[in-house]
Amino acid sequence: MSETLQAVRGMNDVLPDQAAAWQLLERAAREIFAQYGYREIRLPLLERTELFKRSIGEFTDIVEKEMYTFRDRGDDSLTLRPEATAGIVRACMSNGLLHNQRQKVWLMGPMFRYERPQKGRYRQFHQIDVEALGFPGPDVDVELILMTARLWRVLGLRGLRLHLNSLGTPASRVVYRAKLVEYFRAHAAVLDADSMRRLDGNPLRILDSKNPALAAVIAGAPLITDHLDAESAAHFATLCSQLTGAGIDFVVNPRLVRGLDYYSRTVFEWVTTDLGSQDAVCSGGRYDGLVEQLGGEAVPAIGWALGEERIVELLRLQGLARDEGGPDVYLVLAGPAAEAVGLGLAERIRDGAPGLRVETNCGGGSFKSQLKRADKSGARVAVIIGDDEASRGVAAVKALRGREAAQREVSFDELAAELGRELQAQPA
RNA sequence: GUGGACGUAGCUCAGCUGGUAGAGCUCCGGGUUGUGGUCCCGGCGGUCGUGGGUUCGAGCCCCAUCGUCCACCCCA
Repeated sequence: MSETLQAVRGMNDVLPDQAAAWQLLERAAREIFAQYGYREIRLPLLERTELFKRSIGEFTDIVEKEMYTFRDRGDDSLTLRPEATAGIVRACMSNGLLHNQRQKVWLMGPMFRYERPQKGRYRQFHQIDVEALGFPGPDVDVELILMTARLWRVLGLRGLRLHLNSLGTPASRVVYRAKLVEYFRAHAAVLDADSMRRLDGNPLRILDSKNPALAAVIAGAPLITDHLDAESAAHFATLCSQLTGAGIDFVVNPRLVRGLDYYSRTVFEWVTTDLGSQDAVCSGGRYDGLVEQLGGEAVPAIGWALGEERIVELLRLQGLARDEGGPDVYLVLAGPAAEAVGLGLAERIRDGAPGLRVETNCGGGSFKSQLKRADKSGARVAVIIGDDEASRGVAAVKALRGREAAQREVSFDELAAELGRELQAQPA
């Protein structure tokens, strides 16, 4: 509990008991990405601060007050990445991956934002991120959403709802934004302080307010869906009909806006009611103008990111995070002669039956406590060796879970084959 | 950044109007010279988050600080 031994605030340890759920999620995601033909990209955690200012937007909360920014020894301003898209776009540009090419990539890893920690919100958190660059859509928009739906299906997650909206093009948004500001100014009397502040910076975000006192004003506000340019409207209509055709349920939520400036047209968000106030589990959108904005050619693109901590928590809440870390076989070594042969014998079992997980008792302990450990480990079979067995070159094989045959002696030479036959024939 | 609740053993928690810290689980040993999952007995384990203050005396009261949780905010 000493102060010096604590982890940094908002940065969590993932302990062995929790790691199974993370592996479950990451393994499922990797398999799905491979199924869709998306390839992994791995990037630095640090980028030049300028990149995030120019992509996320200089006057967003993320850039204004949430970034871990510092100067390195060469006096360059660097920032720990607060999200993945900017780095991916930068990497594709600086490596020429967008020159007459299209890219479908994914990335997973830690992101950093200096926020007040809360359930589902941490200063170091982990995202799984997917981006498709060079595709105008809406077909690829559908594909990306299908990918997320498949992930929930594979994991067995229930209760996620898809919200969908279109933000139109920057040009159409300017028109809408002006109307919105005009509307809210007319109702300035009822707005709260947060909303007044947003009125200049990011008026669309007022639509997102959770303040119940504003519900009525917001409900009466002009809808962005009524102010889309023709192309965006067509894009959105096709997206919706193809999703319906693919059997994906969604709700059109005209008040869904995103906190990052680079989004255009399609935006979506998977939400849950199980996590309290941090209810967005996965969200994404199209950013057709970003590459050009960063100095490249005009390249349409879309992507999404999910919060691993939030998904892992859902897996836990829904009882889907099973731990498969336990061994199949536990070696009990009673006495010095047994300890002398134990590790070598365990190696022979691993050689002869590579599919088995074999744990050797380390650190001694009484016979009774070794058997207790064998039981607690979840192993189905205990291989018991005392000094007597060690001198005769045999082991006692004891079933720990019922069903299997009673205890018997097996010679060291036959042990691997015997265990392999017995345990692989009837998986747990 | 704002508001609120809470920090006692590795874990979950009890602890009276302030009187000098307990239980269950876990772990170790024994009951059964070598047979677990049930049971019984014993043991290990705490500067009561940290630092100050009040008091004869503080786990309990006060202040500060760190952390966790909830809401706002933000967003994955």
